[in-house]
Amino acid sequence: MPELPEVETMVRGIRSHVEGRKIVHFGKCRCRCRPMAIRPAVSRIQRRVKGIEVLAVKRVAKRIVFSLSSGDCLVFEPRMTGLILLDDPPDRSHLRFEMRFSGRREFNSVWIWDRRGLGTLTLFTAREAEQKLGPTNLGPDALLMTTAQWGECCFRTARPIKVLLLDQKVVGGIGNLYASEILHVATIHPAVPANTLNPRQIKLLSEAVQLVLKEAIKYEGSTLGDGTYRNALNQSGRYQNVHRVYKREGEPCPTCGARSICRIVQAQRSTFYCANCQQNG
DNA sequence: ATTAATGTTCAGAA
DNA sequence: TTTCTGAACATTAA
Repeated sequence: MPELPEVETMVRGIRSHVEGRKIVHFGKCRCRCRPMAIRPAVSRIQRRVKGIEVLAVKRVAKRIVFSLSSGDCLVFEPRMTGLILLDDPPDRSHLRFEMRFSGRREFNSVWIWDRRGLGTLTLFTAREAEQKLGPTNLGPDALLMTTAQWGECCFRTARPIKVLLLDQKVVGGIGNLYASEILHVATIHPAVPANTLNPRQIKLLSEAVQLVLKEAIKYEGSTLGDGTYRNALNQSGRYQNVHRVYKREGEPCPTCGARSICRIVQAQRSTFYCANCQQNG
């Protein structure tokens, strides 16, 4: 599901096709699903974006942000199953919105597709965007976290380290899948209280975050069994072929070779880890 | 045919 | 203050 590497892949996929172009049309697709959350109403968005240039497309944690020349920001949050596409969608029945651009090029629209419809689309004023995407609501981006910052945020709490990694107010961009992968690379047990990690482990964690997320971006994210995640051209990611522990319960650990990968539940979500390599529990 | 599981975020409770 | 729980939703596997 779209976490940092998937959202980064989406942004890289559409950026060169969108930046510098004017929005000539914004509209709701006629699908018969319940409407996904959009604010303000479609008609108000239309009024505010028509004829406006997209200056930049950026990723903020797990969100895609279109910065407009008017100062407004259109923010798409894919949540579970949201996608942004230049090309044909996985199916027509879950297409939600279209944004069409000026000029004639290979691609002239981006579509928002969302099977479950838990995603959100919001047009913020510059001030609102600053507030909603600012440090009050969102920790530093996972790719920008320093070892010192990891030390500070871990020191502060006794929550299990896996749960801490998922807290977007602590660090932006890590979700359930990559949290398990990161802790395996760092050889840290997912249930250890964050404030019991020693400096050596903080360093390992910090490096594992960089390694796993950059690797996953290189492979264009993970497309899981349900096949939901796709890049902007409706192609699967490939990082699922490289997963070390996620959804690999009972399979051999890539590090130690033992069939020691197990699944536990933390904060009502699945966690996967190697009982052999990640022992400091 | 029902039921559980899936993962992200937020509101509201503990 | 900090941490936890349930709801929102669509689809599939059991």
